Amino acid sequence: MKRLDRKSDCAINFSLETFGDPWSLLIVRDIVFFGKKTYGDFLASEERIGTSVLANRLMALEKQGILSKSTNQADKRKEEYRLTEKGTDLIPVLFELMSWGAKYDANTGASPKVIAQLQKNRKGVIARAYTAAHKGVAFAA
Amino acid sequence: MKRLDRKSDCAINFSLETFGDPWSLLIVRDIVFFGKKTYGDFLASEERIGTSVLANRLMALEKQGILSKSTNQADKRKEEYRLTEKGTDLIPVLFELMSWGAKYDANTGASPKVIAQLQKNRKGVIARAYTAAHKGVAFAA
DNA sequence: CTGTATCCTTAGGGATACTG
DNA sequence: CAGTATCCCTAAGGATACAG
Repeated sequence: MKRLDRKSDCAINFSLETFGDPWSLLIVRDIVFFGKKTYGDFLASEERIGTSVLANRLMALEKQGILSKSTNQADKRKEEYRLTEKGTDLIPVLFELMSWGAKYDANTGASPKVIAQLQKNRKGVIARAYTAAHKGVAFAA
Repeated sequence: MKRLDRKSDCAINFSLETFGDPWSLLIVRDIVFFGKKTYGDFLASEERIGTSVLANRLMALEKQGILSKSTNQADKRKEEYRLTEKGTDLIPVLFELMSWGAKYDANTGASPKVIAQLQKNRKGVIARAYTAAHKGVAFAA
């Protein structure tokens, strides 16, 4: 095995091993697209993540420097998770996953026209998502 | 649960459930970047995928319409896997994974300058990767 | 060369109850 | 509200042998 117990030193493999599990990117999505911040927010997502899995993923993402955690000053009971720069740099990845999914998932029912428009506006969409994530608000594509 | 036993109808989740396992994108990478085509090619990859896992992933990717399989006419013993359009449309995803990995994986040792250059040339790089994949040859970024 | 067939092991994840 | 703590369980993956 390679150093650090990784399968290989390929950059793509590194990314997959860092956030390529079934849940991490859904949490990042929740932050970027829906402006979610708290444990309870994530728990309420459509995919119904379990409490232990969520705690585990949040911890891992924080340890990897993708999320940062802080206490809400207005309500000290609330812990808030935000994306670091390393985290917001996942936005282009999310965009491509969304784009591919929209094109090939029959269930979404996105029209070819909408998909083409999405891809055409790629730069602008990503830029606005970055801005929204930075402000900590939801971004509706 | 939602229809088709999916966690949700989100396009991002669809993508993750389709090719978001630890191996599928590495196989696609092997085809795009290294021009690999055969079972033996994939088996010889740095990450050392197991025989049964490989067979399983190839079958799944074929069933999903991401890969197509055909017999080499010159050597009938050889089975060749190629990317369909649905498969080559994963190239932008691969690009972003590579880009993020190059930026944050200390092991790759890519310089900020190289990374910036990569991102600046995004469109061209992706276009050339598409062309290479279409011809069935390796593409060195 | 291109896979199947087994066997075994383990990490990941559901469910649920509970705590500061 | 924001997690821990368990228990269970199964799909996914390593290893190895074998077959067409």
